[in-house]
Amino acid sequence: MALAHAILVSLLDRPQTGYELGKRFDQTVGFFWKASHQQIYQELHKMAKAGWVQSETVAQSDRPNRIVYTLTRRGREALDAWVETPTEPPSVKEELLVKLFALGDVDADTIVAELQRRRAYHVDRLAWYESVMAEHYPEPDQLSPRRRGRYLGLRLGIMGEKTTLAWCDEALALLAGAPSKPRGRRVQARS
Amino acid sequence: MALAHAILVSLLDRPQTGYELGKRFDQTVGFFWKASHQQIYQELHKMAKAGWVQSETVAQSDRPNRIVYTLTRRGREALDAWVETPTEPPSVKEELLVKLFALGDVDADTIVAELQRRRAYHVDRLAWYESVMAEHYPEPDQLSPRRRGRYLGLRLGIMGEKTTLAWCDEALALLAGAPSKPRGRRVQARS
DNA sequence: GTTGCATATAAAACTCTTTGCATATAGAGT
DNA sequence: ACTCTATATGCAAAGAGTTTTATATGCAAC
Repeated sequence: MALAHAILVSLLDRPQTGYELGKRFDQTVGFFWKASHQQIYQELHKMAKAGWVQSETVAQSDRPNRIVYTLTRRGREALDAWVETPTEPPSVKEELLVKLFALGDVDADTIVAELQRRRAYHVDRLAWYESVMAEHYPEPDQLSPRRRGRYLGLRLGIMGEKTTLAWCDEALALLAGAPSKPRGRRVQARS
Repeated sequence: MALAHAILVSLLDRPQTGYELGKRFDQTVGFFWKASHQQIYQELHKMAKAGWVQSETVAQSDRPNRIVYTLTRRGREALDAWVETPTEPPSVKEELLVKLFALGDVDADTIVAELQRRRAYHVDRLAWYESVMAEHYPEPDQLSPRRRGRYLGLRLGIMGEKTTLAWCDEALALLAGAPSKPRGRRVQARS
């Protein structure tokens, strides 16, 4: 009930093939909703069956035919209806923090290494978001409504990455020099 | 392959019943890994079958028997092994941002209302995290390793909520006074 | 009386990930 | 030359994970 909607949103811009959607997802809506190609193909079939999109095959000789999907009126209505339904805050799944939670009982060095990897990841993301911002939103005043929404998405991305980065540094600082092997209270593990 | 590990982590502290795990999840590990009671019961069965936990039934007359789960050596090993495996960054699912992405084609008022609701939610979360912080971590220096991990989790929670809150304000400010009905370029919807 | 808490189970429905299959071209590496 | 890899394009099915919904019992509180 949600990947479908992300696809609808992407199709607002223009008709696209599953492949294009997949590519484009990685750079636009996909900032906020990850999906693999397979997932998208699957979902498109369902959406076609539901009448939300209409497909048109474009023959190609050199490679598999393209199947271009277009938003239908029904799809458009489904999108509007979805926008009206309340959005739940995303449910959290932060594996790294679960590991951190086990600190004291598990090896700290590993976790520190993870934190470093994670930090690097966020540095990348941040750089990526900032380059998009510089390229596409150099003057964030007077944006059209359409561009306003996307700008705000990017803003959250940038703000979030900066925060997470700051947190990584704090965490690494706090864990530096800490005893690396778990010590103290042992677990009572039964055989 | 991950809720199970969150449960293992919780069981490190002490043996617990499914019910207790569910309650406790909401306040501890559950900050970073949401799970319902049903999910936990289910998972406990699997974990018992895999030998990661051992169950012991405590008879009760007034209400259903309690089934207390204890971490086994095998479970402990599984936990250690999991800590060693690299953690992927969480995959993003931010429905609200997908909606924002559609701004310009869909009704803006609805989205503004959502943003306000979301803002209130984050105010709550922040207050909750800060009260836990004040109560349990008034002096964040010289924490034991165990408490260090949990402190850091809380820190991220607080920092994240503050950031999101700031973003909500920014977004609301930007969208205030904007035209509320979609206008401009219409979608080419086919019948 | 109804609601809430304590405690557990089960099945359906849905979503997501993984794996594997197909096919053709272009480019890089050895 | 030969092989490997990447890109472009799609399909299908199995498994893993999650959410939703329903069922069951007894007490306490409102």
